[in-house]
Amino acid sequence: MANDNKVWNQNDAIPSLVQSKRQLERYGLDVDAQAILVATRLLAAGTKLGHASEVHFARFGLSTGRYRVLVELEDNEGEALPSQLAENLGVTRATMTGLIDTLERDGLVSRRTSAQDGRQRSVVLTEEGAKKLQAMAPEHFARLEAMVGLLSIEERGVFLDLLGRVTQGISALTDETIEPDKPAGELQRKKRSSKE
Amino acid sequence: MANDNKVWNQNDAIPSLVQSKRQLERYGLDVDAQAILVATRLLAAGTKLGHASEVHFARFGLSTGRYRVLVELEDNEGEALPSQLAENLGVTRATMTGLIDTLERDGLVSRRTSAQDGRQRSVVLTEEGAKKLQAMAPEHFARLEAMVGLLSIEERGVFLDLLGRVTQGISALTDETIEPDKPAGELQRKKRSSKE
DNA sequence: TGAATATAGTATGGCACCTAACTAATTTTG
DNA sequence: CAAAATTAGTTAGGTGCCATACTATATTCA
Repeated sequence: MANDNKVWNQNDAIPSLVQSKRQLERYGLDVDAQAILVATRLLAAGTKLGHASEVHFARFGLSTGRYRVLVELEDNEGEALPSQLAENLGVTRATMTGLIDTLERDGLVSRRTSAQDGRQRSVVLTEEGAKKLQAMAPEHFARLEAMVGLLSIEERGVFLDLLGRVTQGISALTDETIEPDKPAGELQRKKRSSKE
Repeated sequence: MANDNKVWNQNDAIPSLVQSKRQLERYGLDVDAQAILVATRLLAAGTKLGHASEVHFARFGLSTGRYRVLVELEDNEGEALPSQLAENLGVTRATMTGLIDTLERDGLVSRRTSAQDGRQRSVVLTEEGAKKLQAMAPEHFARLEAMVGLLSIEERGVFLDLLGRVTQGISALTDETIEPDKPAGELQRKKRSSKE
């Protein structure tokens, strides 16, 4: 009987290094266990983040996606095309239709047919929508700030750097083929200098 | 050809410091823009991670949740109760029912009624389920390793530390009330209150 | 013992997001 | 020009996960 204390009654299961090692041994894989641990923790954090984000925005009657639409509109003088919004937010146009539907139903945006191109129906931030953003801003940003409150200023900078590279690495999960990454133990990772 | 799909190429989805500053100015808030930047990038990364994870596991005919169920079963000598699984994975029992339904339909697990307690229906990892894990392991772990491949060994350690604290901070989004600022002390209670 | 309560699992309905197929309007081209 | 191709947005249907409420089986206790 495995007596490893797997009795973490935390809300979410935080994967341990022991677990990673055991898995790798079980399958006889020569992969760095710490790398797997980092990746696994990252996935867990991502799940938790997504959920927390929805809970957060639900407090204001919004969802993560709908909030982002409002902000994008505000950053665009209050008007934009659905396809623009979809592009900028990284969702499909179909998803954008749904987001706009709900926002319109709630009176936060309105649709307006274009005179130039009859296919276009641009989206306009209503006054109520702008007020909503204004009203939620203090709490919203205070919570965001609190989220990283356990990091010092310097640590935030470091984290930003590391997170940036990890975010790039996420594509390793979605790429068609596995990157010609070196089998465990090799240090020849190429730093692709991404200009920023 | 329609390369219109696959829109999650992190194009404009990465928020910039300028954006954060502009937002804070717009609302006249005295909040550290870098903190907001870190938080916002984190949220974006979380969204991307969640999606990438689903894409990854879909390659093996699984979802993130269903994969975790299989692993949890394997870590438990191939058998566990739905409520255990739900607890350990941090999902509701209702969600677990759905996960098991699909896994059972695909022949990766089977349900078995308990003799001791008629309410319990324990879940058993089938041989096919074990084979599935075995078969996907090489690619799965290779991709996970590649995901953090842009970090050096030392950087992974640092990232793990920072990520841990940030993960704790996520609760700032979901907490009932806003807490001013949590002290950086990491006095977490490690007591096991497993006994109810 | 029998009613009240607790527990295990499930059904139902909801939201966010996706892909694929569709409608309507515009542009291209033969 | 009209037919074909492209484009903008929408509809339809599917997945993953959740919350709430329900059924069936123990357990408690008066």
